[in-house]
Amino acid sequence: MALAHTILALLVDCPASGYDLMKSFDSSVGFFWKATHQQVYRELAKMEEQGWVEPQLVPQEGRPDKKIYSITAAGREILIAWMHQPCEVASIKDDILVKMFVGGLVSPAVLQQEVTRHRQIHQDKLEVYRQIEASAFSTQPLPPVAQFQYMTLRRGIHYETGCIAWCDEAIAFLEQRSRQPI
Amino acid sequence: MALAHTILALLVDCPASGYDLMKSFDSSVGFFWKATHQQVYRELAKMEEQGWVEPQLVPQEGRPDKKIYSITAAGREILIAWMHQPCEVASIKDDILVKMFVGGLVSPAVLQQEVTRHRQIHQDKLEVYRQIEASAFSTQPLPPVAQFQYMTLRRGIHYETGCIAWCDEAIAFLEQRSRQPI
DNA sequence: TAGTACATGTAACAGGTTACATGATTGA
DNA sequence: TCAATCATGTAACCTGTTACATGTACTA
Repeated sequence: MALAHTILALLVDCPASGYDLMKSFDSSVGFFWKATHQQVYRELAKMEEQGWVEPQLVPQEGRPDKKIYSITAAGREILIAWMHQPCEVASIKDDILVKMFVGGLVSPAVLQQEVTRHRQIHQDKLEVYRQIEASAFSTQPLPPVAQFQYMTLRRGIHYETGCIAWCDEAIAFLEQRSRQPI
Repeated sequence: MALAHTILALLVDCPASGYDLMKSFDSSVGFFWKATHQQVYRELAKMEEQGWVEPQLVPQEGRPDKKIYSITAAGREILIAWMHQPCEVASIKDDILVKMFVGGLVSPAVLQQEVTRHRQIHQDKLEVYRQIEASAFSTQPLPPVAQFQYMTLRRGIHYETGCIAWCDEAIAFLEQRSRQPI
């Protein structure tokens, strides 16, 4: 159910089209929530039915018409009520740990290559986050809304840092195993 | 598709019933993969159709008959082929970050209470992992299979540690905000 | 005697992914 | 001229959750 609430959260600041929201899921909130454009359009249709959002048709020239959605008073209430309720604690769900669990089935080099690839991706993400930290969140004092958004970025930084630390441990372990074969 | 591969990974070491597997998802692999019993039974039926696993009916007295599944040669090949393929890099998906993103909508105390609750759960999990680390993985030298499983536990430890660090940051931020209201 | 563990399943629904479909504009 | 961006949608499918269904045995 949290996809609807994430969309409401994005609409609190400013109205947006399905296309705009979809882009948000690729950028701003993309590092803690993913959604495809199909999910967004389907969810918006449901939310409109329930009266949480209101569309406004904006005709355009040369490109398809836009449907700009705004949050309604009811939608705002739903979002605030949701914020007062306890939510699920996020847990790991990671394919590479399944591979590691039965890592003995393949040569250490195979897993090592895969872990190294993952490490690189985590490293790249971390660098992007650090750049956002240095550019978008460096003005002092930060406006209140930005402070909350900055806290979500901090989570991304903690997360990627932890992933990299684990990858390094795993790579060292696999290297050691390939040096002393069974 | 990785649920099937996780089940194959669990069956590599020893045959198991749907009920046994379900318990594994609550304990051993539970911290990096979740599945309900319905998912397990449905997946096993599909896997049997494809010839990845083989059931053996074990009649029991006083309780329902068991269906003990073993991995087949084909299933083993599927698992090993999967291990050679690159897989998705795990990313965060966390309700509490959606709440934090629009944290300004509610009083800081509301979010602070929720973050504190999450911190406690992460702390509890971390303690369990540390205990497992000290008991199940303390014998030196560790047998090869256990070494790989230990690496997955290490990921859990890194993850929970990072979560706690973020919660502490978030709590400090919210406390500061409630002291200096708008 | 009430709850938990054992053991398997069906059915319905919600959430997420992939493919297909359309069609103009802009930049390389 | 080819790909990408803008902009919305349908349909089918797979994955994950919740409720319902059955029935014994053991423990508190």
